[in-house]
Amino acid sequence: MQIKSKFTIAIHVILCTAMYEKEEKVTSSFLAQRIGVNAVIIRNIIAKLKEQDLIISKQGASGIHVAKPLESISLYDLYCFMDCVDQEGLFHMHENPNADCLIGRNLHKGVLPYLEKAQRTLEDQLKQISLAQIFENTKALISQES
Amino acid sequence: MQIKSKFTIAIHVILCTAMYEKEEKVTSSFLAQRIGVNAVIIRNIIAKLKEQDLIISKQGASGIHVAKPLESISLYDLYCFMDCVDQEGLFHMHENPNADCLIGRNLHKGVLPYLEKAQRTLEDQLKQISLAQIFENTKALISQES
DNA sequence: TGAACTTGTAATTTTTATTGTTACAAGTAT
DNA sequence: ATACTTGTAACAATAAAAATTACAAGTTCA
Repeated sequence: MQIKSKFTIAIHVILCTAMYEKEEKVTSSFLAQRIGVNAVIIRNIIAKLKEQDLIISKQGASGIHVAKPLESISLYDLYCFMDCVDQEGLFHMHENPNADCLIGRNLHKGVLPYLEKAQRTLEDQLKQISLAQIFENTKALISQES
Repeated sequence: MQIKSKFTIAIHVILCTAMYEKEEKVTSSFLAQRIGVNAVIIRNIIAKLKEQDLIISKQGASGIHVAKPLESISLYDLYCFMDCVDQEGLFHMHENPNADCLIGRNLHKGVLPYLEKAQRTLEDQLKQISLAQIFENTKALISQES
């Protein structure tokens, strides 16, 4: 099991846009070509980022832009906007335990708080990390390239 | 995306066995009926738990038993034994970024440490929780049933 | 011994989620 | 008005999870 790649693609979309929007016209096919996925996937991701006002893009007019400072965008934001985790929670609880069984009818309630807490620690961690950090970190790697 | 239900089923298998092994013959169909999944699923889970010496069960002979104290089994153990997360990590990184792009060839290395850390906090949290705790907690809920 | 049960496991199917593709209407720019 | 773009819908392909069927092989006990 893995968290879907739309999440890391969204990071890539925003950082690649931030990197090149000054010099070039950033289009969905420009991004698709660099990120290595289909342009429609990019456009769908951009649609979700637009809903959250992270990206500016207009039908017909080429030129995608980042609409918010990278400091203000956390990995958790993208994780949410890309719907990385099911409504029911990160952990899938088998849904038909036998109600005639003592354990069956109480276990879910018994473990759920622990699982929710674990999920929360993951998410809190993602909240700590901004795209600005990732961007700086990545640019540092770029400048280290010999 | 959700972590597969084999994880919570494994919890259920062990606790249900712990609850009833003294009074009744616990078989895979007994467990299947209570947990609400197919008996073959249960047997596959038991096979993995056996590999780790958490469960005793013998071909032909009915009677499944827990082989280790519940205090010594953490949720993280089950999460590992059930192979909940891909070898590549919890977060799926899109795998074909364009190597001709500055961001493309550095972003993965740039984000990975952060994503790994987030995954680690989740797993550390699961390490804190033993089946004994879940068992006690669930039994408390049982005794609260009016 | 043999009938009735069990486990272990392979093979297959179903289901669901993710990813990729095709197609095209509709907007923009020059 | 031509050549580009975005936004979406519809569909196909892939992959992972869960369920099912089938059966060999072991155990138990009358």
